[in-house]
Amino acid sequence: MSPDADHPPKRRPTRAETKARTRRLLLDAAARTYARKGFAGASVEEVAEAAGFSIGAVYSNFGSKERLFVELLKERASEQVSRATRIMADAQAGDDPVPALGRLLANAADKDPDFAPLQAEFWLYAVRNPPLMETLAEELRGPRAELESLMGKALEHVGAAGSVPADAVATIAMALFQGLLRQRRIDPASVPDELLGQAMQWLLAGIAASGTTSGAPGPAHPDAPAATDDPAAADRPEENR
Amino acid sequence: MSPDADHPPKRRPTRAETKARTRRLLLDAAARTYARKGFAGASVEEVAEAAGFSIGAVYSNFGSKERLFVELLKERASEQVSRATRIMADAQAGDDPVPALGRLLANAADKDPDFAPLQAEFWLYAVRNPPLMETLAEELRGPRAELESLMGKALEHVGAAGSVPADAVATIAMALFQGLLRQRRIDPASVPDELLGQAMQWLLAGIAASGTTSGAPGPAHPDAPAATDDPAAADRPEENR
DNA sequence: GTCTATATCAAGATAGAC
DNA sequence: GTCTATCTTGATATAGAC
Repeated sequence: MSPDADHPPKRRPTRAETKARTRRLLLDAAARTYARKGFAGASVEEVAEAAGFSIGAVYSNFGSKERLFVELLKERASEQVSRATRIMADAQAGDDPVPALGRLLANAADKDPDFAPLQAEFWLYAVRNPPLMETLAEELRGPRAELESLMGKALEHVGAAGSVPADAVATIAMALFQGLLRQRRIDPASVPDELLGQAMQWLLAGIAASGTTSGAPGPAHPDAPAATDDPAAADRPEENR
Repeated sequence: MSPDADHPPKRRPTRAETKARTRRLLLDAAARTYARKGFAGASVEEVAEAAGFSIGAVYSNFGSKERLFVELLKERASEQVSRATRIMADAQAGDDPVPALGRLLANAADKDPDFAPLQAEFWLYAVRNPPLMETLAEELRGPRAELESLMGKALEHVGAAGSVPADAVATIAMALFQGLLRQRRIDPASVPDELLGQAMQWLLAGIAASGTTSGAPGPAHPDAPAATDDPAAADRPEENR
C-alpha cells in the first residue's frame, strides 16, 4: 500500500519494518517457549517476556494464542524439513553419506534441542485440529517432493531404480529421522551419530539386493512413479534367500 | 491396612477392591483424555467426568494432576511397547512377517487412535522433566531387550549375526515404527500397511549383503560400528552415560 | 505500535458432608 | 472413598495511556 518501502533498510526504521522485526522476535520466542513448555503449558506472557515484549505486542501482531501458534507452524514446519532435506542432499552428493547424515542427526538432536519437541507439538496440534492437519500436510509437501527425488537418485545410484517407488523410500527415511531423533532424547547412547546414515545404507543395499537377485540385472518392475504419490506401494520385493 | 483382603473378589466388594476399580477407570479415562487434549490442555475435571466420577475421586486416588499422569506413564509406556514387541515376535515366527507388521502398524494407527498421541505426550513430558525421562527409559528397557533379542534372531535368520549389533537394529526398528505411525496420521496414503514390514525386510537384506559378502563372513565396511557378536546383549542393557 | 491495568473465567487443589 | 462447594491462582483477552 505505501510505496515508500522500496528502499533497502538503511537508516530509517520504517513502521512496517519494526513491526516485522517484532513479529519475527515473537515467533522465535514462541518457538523456544512452546518447545520448552508446550502449547497449552506456556502462557502468552511467557512468550512475550521471552521476546522482550509485553502481552499487548502479541495480541497486536497476532490475534490470539492459537493464531500465534498456527503462524509459527506454517513458518517452521516447512523450514525445518527443507533444512533436513538439504543436508541430506549434501550427504548424497559426497562420497560417504554416513557422516553427513550423522551430523544432521546430531545437530537436530543436540545443537537444537527445541527442534524435536516443537515438531512433536506441531504434530499433536495438527492431530487434534483436523483442518490444520491438512495445512501441515500441505506445508510438508514441497520439501517432501525434494526428498523423494533425492531418494530416486539414491535408488539409481545403487542400481535399484524402478524396482521400488521413491515415494516409499522417502517416507521411510523421514520416519527414521524423526524416530531416531526422539529415541536419542530418551537414551542418547542407543542412537550414535552414524546410525541414521548406516540405516539408510543398509536400506538401499537391501532394496538393491531384493530388486536384483545377487547382482543379476533386470528390474522386474520398470514402472517408476517419479513425483506423484503412489498409494499402491504394496509392491513386495522378490523373495531373497 | 486391613488384612481381610486376602480373599479373591467374589461377593463382597472390598473397600480396597472398589478403590482399585476406580483407580483403573480413572487411568483409562486419563489415557483417553490426555491423548485427545494433551496433558496441559485437559483438566482433571474432564478426566474425572470421562471416568464417571467427580474431581474428588482423582485427588483421593492420586495426589495431583501430575501424579496421575506419571502413574499413567508408568503403566502404559511399557505395556504398549511390549505389545508391539510381542506382535513383532509373531511376525517373525510366521513365514511372511510383512503382513503381521502391517497389522501392527494399522492397528496402532487406526484401531487405537489414542496410542500415538499418548506416546507423544509421554515423550514430551519426559523431555521436559529430566527425572521422569530416566523413569521412561527404565520402563522401556525391558520390552526393548525383548525386541533386541528378536532382532538378533532375525539377523541370524538372514545370516548376518555378529556383523551388526542387534542393539542398533532394535533401535532402527522402533524408530521406524514410531515414525511411520506419526506420518500415517498426517498423510495416510503415504504409509501403506506393508511399509513397515517391507522396510524391515530391506534393512535385514541390506545388512546381510553388507556384512557377509556372498556368504563370506566379516564386516567389510570400515565405517561400521564395532561389530560385537555378543548374544547376551539382550539381557544386558548398556550402562547409561 | 507497544505497554499497563484490568475484566473475566477456568482450572488446580482443599474442606467438610454423606 | 467419593461427592459438593469453595478458595485461590493464573491465564486469555481487552481498553485505554503514551
